[in-house]
Amino acid sequence: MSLSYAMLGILSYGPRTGYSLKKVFDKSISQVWVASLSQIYRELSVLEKKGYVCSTIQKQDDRPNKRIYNITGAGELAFQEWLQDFPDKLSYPLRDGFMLRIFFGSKLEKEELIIQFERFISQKKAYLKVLEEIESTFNVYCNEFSSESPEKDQLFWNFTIKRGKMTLKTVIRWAEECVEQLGKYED
Amino acid sequence: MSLSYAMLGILSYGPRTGYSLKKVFDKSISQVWVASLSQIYRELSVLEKKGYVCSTIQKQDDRPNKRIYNITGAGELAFQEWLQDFPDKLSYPLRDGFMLRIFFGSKLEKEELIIQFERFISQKKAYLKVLEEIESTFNVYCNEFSSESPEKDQLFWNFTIKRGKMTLKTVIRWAEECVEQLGKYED
DNA sequence: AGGATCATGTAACCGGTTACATGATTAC
DNA sequence: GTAATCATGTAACCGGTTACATGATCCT
Repeated sequence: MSLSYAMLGILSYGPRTGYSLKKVFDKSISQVWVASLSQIYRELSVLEKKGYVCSTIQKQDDRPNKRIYNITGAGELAFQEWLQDFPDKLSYPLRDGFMLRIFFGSKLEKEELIIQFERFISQKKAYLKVLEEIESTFNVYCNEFSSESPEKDQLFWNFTIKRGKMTLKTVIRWAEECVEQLGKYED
Repeated sequence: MSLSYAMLGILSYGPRTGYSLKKVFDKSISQVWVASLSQIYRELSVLEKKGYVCSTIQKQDDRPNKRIYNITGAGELAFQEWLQDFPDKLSYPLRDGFMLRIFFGSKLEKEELIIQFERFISQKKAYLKVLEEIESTFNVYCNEFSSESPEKDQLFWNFTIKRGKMTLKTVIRWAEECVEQLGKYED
C-alpha cells in the first residue's frame, strides 16, 4: 500500500508522532498523496505489527502524551524496495465528479454551466495561489524537515509543486476556453 | 454514488446491457470516470432494486442471453437531480504512486530517475495519440450513441477530450523539463 | 489451435471516508 | 467565550479491485 510507504518515507527523515506525520502530509506530500488522521493512526499500528516502525511514549504535563514513532532497519529496507519498484503503468485511474457532469452537459442549462465553470476557475486560481505561497516558503520548510541534504530534497519537492502549478494553469485556461465556446454556442 | 449516476446518464440515451454499458465507459466516459464490469453488474442490480432501471431478458440462440436495462421515470429524475447538484469542492483528492516516488527522488539514483521520467513521457505520449484518435472518429461515434442532439453532445464530449489533451501535453512538458534539470544537477 | 469477443454474474478483500469519543491549552 | 491546536484512537460503512466461474462463437 502506497500510504504506508509514504509514511515510512517521511519517518526516514526522523521520528514523528501520528499527529505530526499528518502535518507533513498536509504541508508537502498532500500534493501527491492525501491522508486523513484516522488512516495514519490505523496504518501506524499496522506498521508497528510488521516491525517497520517502533514507538515510545513521551509523557507531557501540559499537553497530551505523545507516541513517537521511529523507523526500523526493516522499515528502511521495505521503503527502499518500494521506492525502486516503479509500477509498469505510471498513470492512475481518474474519477472526477465535476467532469462527469460536464460530460452530460447537454442536459444542463447553458447559464448554469457557465456559473459552474466560473466556480471551477476561481477554485483552481485559489489553489494556485496556495501552491505559490508554499513554493515561496519552501526553503524554510526544507531546512526544518530535511536534515541531511535540504537542497537535493528541494529539487524534487519543487518538481511536484511545479507539476501542480503547470496543470492548474492549464485547466484554468481550459475552463476559460470552454466558457468562451459556450458563450458562442446557440442551440 | 457517482458511478450509478454515470450509468443512469448513459442509459438515458437508450437501453443497454451491462456489457455494452462497459463499452460506452471505455470509449468515452473513461476519460472522466473509469468502471469495471463487476462494478457495473453489481451497481445495476442495486439500481433495479431502487426502481431506477428495469430489465428484460432477450433470448439469443448463437450468443449468451442479454439482460437489457431501461431507465425508469424515477431514474431519469434521480439523474437530473444529481446532475444539477454540483458539489461545493470541484476538485478531487489526488493519489499518484509515480509522483510519490518522485517526491522521495533524493533517495534514488539520478540515472534510474531519468529512465522513469522517459517511461512516463512515452506513456503519456501514447495516451495522447489514443485521445487524438478518439477525437478524429468522434462524430461517427456521436451519431451512433447519441440519438437526440449529437452535435450538442459532441461539444461537451470534446470539452472532456480537450482537457485530457491539454493536461497530457502539459505533463509531458513538465517531465521533459524535469529531465533537463536533472541532467544539469550535480550532487 | 488459440486468443478475442460476447455475456453474466458472485465473493472476498482492501483501503479510504465519516462519525464517534475525550479533553486540555492557547490565542483572538 | 470560542475557535483552533495538540493528541490519540476505534468502528462502521462504502466503493473499488481482484479472483473465480462458465461457455459459445468468431477471427487469424
